[in-house]
Amino acid sequence: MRKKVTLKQLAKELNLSISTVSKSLKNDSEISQKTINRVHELANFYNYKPNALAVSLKSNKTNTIGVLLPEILNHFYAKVLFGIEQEASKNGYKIVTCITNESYEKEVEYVEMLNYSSVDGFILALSKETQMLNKLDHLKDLKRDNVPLVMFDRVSEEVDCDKVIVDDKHASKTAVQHLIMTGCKKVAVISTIFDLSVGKLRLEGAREEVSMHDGVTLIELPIKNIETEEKEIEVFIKNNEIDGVLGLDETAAAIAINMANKLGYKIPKEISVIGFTDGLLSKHSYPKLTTVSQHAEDLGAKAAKMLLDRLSNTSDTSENKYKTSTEIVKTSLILRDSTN
Amino acid sequence: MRKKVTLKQLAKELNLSISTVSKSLKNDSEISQKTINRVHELANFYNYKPNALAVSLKSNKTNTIGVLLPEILNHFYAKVLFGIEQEASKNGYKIVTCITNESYEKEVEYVEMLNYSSVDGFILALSKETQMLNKLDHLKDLKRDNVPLVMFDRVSEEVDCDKVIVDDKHASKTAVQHLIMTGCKKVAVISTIFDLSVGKLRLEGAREEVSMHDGVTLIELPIKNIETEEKEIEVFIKNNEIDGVLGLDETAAAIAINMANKLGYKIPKEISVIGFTDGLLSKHSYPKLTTVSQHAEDLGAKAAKMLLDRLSNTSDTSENKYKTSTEIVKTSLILRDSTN
DNA sequence: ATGAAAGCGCTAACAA
DNA sequence: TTGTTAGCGCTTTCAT
Repeated sequence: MRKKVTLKQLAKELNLSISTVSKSLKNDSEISQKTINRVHELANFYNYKPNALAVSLKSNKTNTIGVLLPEILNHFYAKVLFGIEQEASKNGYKIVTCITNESYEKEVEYVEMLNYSSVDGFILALSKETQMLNKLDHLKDLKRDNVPLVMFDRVSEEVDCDKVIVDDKHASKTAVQHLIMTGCKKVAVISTIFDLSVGKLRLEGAREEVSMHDGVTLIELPIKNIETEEKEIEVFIKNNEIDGVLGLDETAAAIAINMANKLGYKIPKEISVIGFTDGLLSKHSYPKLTTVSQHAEDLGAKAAKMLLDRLSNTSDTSENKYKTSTEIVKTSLILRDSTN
Repeated sequence: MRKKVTLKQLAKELNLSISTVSKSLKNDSEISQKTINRVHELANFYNYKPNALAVSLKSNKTNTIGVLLPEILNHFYAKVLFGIEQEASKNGYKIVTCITNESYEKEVEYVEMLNYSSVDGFILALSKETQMLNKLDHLKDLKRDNVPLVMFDRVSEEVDCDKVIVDDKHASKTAVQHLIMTGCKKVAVISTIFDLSVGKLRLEGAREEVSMHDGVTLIELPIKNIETEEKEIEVFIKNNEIDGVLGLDETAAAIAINMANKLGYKIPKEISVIGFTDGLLSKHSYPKLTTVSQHAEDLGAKAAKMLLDRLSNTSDTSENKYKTSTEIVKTSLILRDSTN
């Protein structure tokens, strides 16, 4: 077994002191060129790399950011992760990814675990449970410890930090408007996320838009049980003479399309469908789903940028150091074949 | 700003030495109960947590494993990640996730970056490019440095390490067999991954199975360009009178279903379809896709277990320390509505 | 131009 | 029972 080579060993082999070697590696001007060359040569030979742990301990910087996701099997979060990863790695940061699986307990556990010097900052979307319980001390502690935090998508007003959110309300307004403009009179809103902040906003937008148009009605179908989602949607479509569907999450929309197909409705002729999250399901449904793109990758990249920005300004003692901001990612409606 | 509290500060405040505090925190029997209590009390008060970096530097263990994925927007890898994460966190390990985006260069970069003491071991699936280039020195270096590596799914025989693979050949044999048993005579194999190890194996299995049945033919459609995949598949279905499709990846199967629908074929009556990877697309296609489940989460969990096993046996100097093993994850055919 | 020494926060062998 | 010391690998100030 080859032990990893350290400065100490290089120094010994070169008959130099550790500090000289260290400086040489950084091409410090106070070291002679000759020594610098010798050092580099041996370092290359051994493929020397500084021990990241030691550097971090010394510098109090890990170049790592902690990312907490409620879910990973959800395409939206996977895309956000991708965006974060791209931006972070571009700037020499690594990311440690934790999946809270919608659990409050896990969320707290992860935050505490990583907070003790494993990461320089956090990017996080609240777990479902955390959002319902509304217990946020673990995040407020971060603030107290002066550890930068960027929340995205599922955020809380009670936590003062940088945020990146999607303009959910406006997005669903636009979506519903499109349904109405293309002739829908009886629009259904279907989803499993009515009780999440984003779900509420989307519902609100839909209601608002409908209320602005005479002769258009809105029906809401909150799915209680994800196991029976499909059946619920099928029955719902059969029993209500709807001509438009807005699925607040991608799955709901995909299922709506399939059930409408199954029941023999023509899409978009008889029923139009719009979904949220422009993921694989939307691209590969039949017909292809018109969908609200939240530009998840951009969102992730933006969140990472905000965090990196904070991290590089830690020495900034001016007032704006503490002024947090909230960026809103614009959505866009991607027109495909499930609407007229 | 509250600085994070250290042993030193606790010691000072308690008028004890650092080591006494350290030992007290571990309830060391050589410390008086009284002192232990005092220490714990103050530690709790300050919510003291040991600095993970320092502990790691000292112990030469980071309790972190590096996971390198070729892609994250692919449901299979997302599920594997989930499995790894579950298993790792259950054992007090964190994971740092890197996405190579199918690039050889990124793969090398990540491995080198993490190898310098950021992680205790690696779990990795080769990037497409790495697999094509067949340059594996970065992984062989790991072996040389005695850093445990577990490869999964896209593996290489040239690297001697623990592996977890899917029984791809057998899986596609079974799938094709099912198509044949349910009446298919002309089976198409469609995919974008013909040149990956797993793609080759799957193709091999299909060929083998077909060759065992008289009167059954196989047609292969390797998609060259992912941009035109849909069109290629549509034209292909139109021009060949196939009655069965095996999609070697989930997307290909989903598209095949949609195009068959579009062309007016009845599924599964006229055309049967089977896909790989039991992901969202398979569950939410219409009709629902019969699919080969690779049990991605189990696979991830298994890979994590193998790695953790290695990590806990580092002191094991016996010969079997160096004996690597390959576990094969059994697949199963999930029967749904796209086959008879 | 080079080296000695202190220190990041922690652990553990050894001393008192 | 408690404390001293050395050391993990590195950086950096301050000698030399």
